[in-house]
Amino acid sequence: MSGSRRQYPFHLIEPKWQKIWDEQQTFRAWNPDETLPHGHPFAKRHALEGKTASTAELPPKFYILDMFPYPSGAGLHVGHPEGYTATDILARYKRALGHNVLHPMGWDAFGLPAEQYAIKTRQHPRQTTEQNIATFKRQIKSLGFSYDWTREIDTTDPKYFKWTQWIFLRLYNSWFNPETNRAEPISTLRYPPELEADSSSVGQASRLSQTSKENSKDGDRRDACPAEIESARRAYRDSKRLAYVTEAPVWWCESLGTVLANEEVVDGKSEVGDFPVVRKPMRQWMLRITAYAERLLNDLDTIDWSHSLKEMQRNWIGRSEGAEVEFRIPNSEFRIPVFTTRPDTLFGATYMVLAPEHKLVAPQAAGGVVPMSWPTKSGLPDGIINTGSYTAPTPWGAVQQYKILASGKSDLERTELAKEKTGVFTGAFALNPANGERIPIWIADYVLASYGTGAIMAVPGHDQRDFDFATRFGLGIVEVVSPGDGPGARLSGAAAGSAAKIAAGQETRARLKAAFVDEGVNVNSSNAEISLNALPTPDAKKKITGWLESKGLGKRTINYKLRDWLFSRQRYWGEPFPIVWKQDASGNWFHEALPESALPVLPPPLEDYKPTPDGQPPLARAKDWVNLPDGSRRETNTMPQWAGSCWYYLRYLDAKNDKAFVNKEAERYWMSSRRGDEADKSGATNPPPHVGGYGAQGVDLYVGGTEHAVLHLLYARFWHKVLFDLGYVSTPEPFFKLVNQGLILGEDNQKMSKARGNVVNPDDMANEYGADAFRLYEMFLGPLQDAKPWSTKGVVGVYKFLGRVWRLFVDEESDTEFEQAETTANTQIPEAPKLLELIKLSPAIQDMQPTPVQIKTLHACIRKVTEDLDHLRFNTAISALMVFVNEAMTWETKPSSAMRTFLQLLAPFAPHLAEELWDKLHSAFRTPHSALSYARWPKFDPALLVEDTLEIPVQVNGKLRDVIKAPAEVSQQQLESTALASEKVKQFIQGKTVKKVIVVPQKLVNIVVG
RNA sequence: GCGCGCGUGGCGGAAUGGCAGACGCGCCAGACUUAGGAUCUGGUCCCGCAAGGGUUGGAGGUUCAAGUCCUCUCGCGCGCACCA
Repeated sequence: MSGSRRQYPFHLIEPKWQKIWDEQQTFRAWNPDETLPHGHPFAKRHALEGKTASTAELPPKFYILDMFPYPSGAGLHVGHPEGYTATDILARYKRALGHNVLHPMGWDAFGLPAEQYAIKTRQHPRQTTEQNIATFKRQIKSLGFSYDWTREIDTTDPKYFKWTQWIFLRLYNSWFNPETNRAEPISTLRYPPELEADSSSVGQASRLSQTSKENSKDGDRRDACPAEIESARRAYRDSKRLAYVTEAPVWWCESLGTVLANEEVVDGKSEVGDFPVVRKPMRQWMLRITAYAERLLNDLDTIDWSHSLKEMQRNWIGRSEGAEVEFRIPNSEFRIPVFTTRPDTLFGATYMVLAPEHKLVAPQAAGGVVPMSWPTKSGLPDGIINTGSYTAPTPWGAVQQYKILASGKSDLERTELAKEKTGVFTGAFALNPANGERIPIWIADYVLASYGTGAIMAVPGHDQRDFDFATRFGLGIVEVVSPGDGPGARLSGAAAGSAAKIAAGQETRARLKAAFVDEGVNVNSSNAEISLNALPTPDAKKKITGWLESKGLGKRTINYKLRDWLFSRQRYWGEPFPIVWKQDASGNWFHEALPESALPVLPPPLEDYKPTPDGQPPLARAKDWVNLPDGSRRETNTMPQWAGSCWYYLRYLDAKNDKAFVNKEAERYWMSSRRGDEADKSGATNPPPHVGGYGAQGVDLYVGGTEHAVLHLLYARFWHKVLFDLGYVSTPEPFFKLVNQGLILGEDNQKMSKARGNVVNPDDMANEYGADAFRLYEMFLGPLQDAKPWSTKGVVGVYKFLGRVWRLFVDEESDTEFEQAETTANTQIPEAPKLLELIKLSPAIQDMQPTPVQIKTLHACIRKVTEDLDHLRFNTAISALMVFVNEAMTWETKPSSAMRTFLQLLAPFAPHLAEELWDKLHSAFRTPHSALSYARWPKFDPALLVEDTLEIPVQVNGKLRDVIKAPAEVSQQQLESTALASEKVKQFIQGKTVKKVIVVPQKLVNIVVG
């Protein structure tokens, strides 16, 4: 403790009340059909003592949720308590309004740091995880948050992840039916005719397909099926599941002998050790989130999230409308589909580009498009001057070189750093479906394998990337869209006929620095069947797409940036998959779900948490665990950290249920809306809050950082929709209202970091100024959503405010006695409550009628605090409390009723101090009192706030000249004449004509003179 | 490059289109004190002795009236980034 004197004995008050809240389970939330004990303040408040309340009998719910933390070894930083304080204030406010408030906390405890620590120390990650949770819990509890700790969850607890695995099985056993646009059990899946078969169909499946509908309902009859068909059916079924297996490229680091996550790879090197990494295809589990792209996008319109957050999700989903167009290869059956948003520019496609990883980028002999030898000069189409640098004697040689180059680049290098485009000619050609021209096929890493079809038609005249590429490699550029200042305005003499166009294109290249990418009017776009010329871009798109469709060469398509979710990790400290692998008769491995009775699947104990030298995940080291007696093998991947956080908000509803992931009734009570409920009919008469809760769906308010704007929040919405489709939850969206708290920066306005040395430790703050002051300051700093710098001096400001509150209530003499007693008595905590009893209530507080001025001051404060809380404006609510205290300090005698109400307003912000003073106030007057946490929120009376004399500003030509006093009920005419009569005003209107007088009733007078 | 958000005293920040700067920090002066990094009182946007004038990044516009609405511009922050 530094030299400064303590403003008030928070060091005794805070632990005292935390203990009481703990012992009484004050903040326990009650599920439908739970029996409410006698004496619990919630039961008392709602007259439910000893009763078993049904959903209908319980007061309306309010579910207010924090993003649960990853309990790192570093402990809490000041960013955590920002959101937690905001939600705690609202939780307390909503309780006072009469809601049944669910406000839980838990631990997102699977994850990499614990595992890395385990690798270093050979200590089980469970140990570090438990230590870290203990630290976090102690710190969070010391701040006096009103969590219902009976619902605490830990994602690494087998009792929890049993249900994470269970939900995975729901995903595994479902498919997305495009006809119904929702997930359905895999048993509803229809097989293609050739796979619809029954036991009599040996070898003749297709002939019997007509009768199969009656005979075969689903895959359950497989034992009757011939092995071959069954395995084909299985393959089909497996390809439709929401959880499926595929080969996907991952970062492999040879030197570390492990797979790395994207964020562990920096500039093509491993973040740890700076070793090279390569993309390597590995067998991976995926979740079919793309099936939900449209719903995830559309349903954003139904939830109350910030504009910017919705925008981030929209960008991530990346919907774009366009067409898929097929390009044929001459003398070959191959058709290469491309996705384009500008089908109207098809006539201007002068070459094609495939991603280096594209399937058809293989030698012709191996089923690809790359020919054995380079085309002869005479084999090249007209106008191609340059086919790029031949870096190898054969096309495949060149392509291979380039593929290796590209695979070694990190995403960063492939995008940001690669200013100059690279690529090689494959020696192959395709036919432009619009004009039948032979166009060269290139590969280049500016085309991404993961977007669209992994191939593009290049229109250098109207796409900047294609333009850059064409310019570099001397490829043809043709104008097919004119800016609209007349067709062909940009190109002189561009005419039909390829030679002329290409000649014109070369001219263009010389003259233009950039492609024309905007919409315009088509030119040079016609063939024998169709002409787009003179059509504006939108019409041209429609016309060409229709034509392509009629010719079977393409169709209208919607494409998404969103990819399926790579769901497996080669890690130890995560949920094992409830999956085993088996071999069929012909020795092929297939996967199968474990039965629900096998859950939870626990990770095996290990000595070494590293992957195996041959790249198997760490779980593969546990041979006894992997190999089951029947010859099947367990899946050795684990789930990513996101898995546990995808549904934790549902587990809180019924955290201890070992029969189901959540009880249906509890789910319905806490997640559904009950329209029009007003928690406390006799409570606030104020306008309906914007803070959810009224007709809201799902969690009423969810507060957390923007760092989870896409991943967690998208994944959780996805899981929730699957559970909704399958009938396990009752709302389509999990989080109705979501608020991102802004970052708290260091005192130097920089992001807090150990390296900068500007980290503020919440423990230090709480020790020096108390939890209440710390909480108050976190909120007083500025609007919740804004980024704002920390200032320890600022903490002192609110700390002093709490000291003033203290002195407002207590008798100074007794306070001094207490301090002396405290220093002489060897203060050990058991004596603390007794010591606190030495402090008496201030004699200035009396049982008396408040004066009109006092009432007005109080009601102004009630109104401001209430309205600000409804809009999450904590900083201004606190300033309203300060205004009241500054005012009340000047009162010689203080009416106890007003002081009591003030404590209720203070309670959500500084609950410990408020409880202590509430207690003192009531015992001094020997009034019976209920727990402050459940005391009814005060109402303000608007009638009391009406001023009887108004101060009306008077402006002349918009400039303030005087302020006049007028009775509240003054008429507009009176106001006008009083204003005109003002001496000050007269000076400014003298010698001028009054043109107009604006009178805003109760507000202002503006005199316009000329 | 694209998208989103934000620019107000020395600082954090207040202001349903209606008195710009609430509240707090800091600073200045005073009171009580052996003392103050405690407490209390007063002051504190800029220019000016004053009357008055100026002021919400900058320039225009709408309006009786603009920090607030519109257009352009500059600066800062965040997100996405070769997405065809």
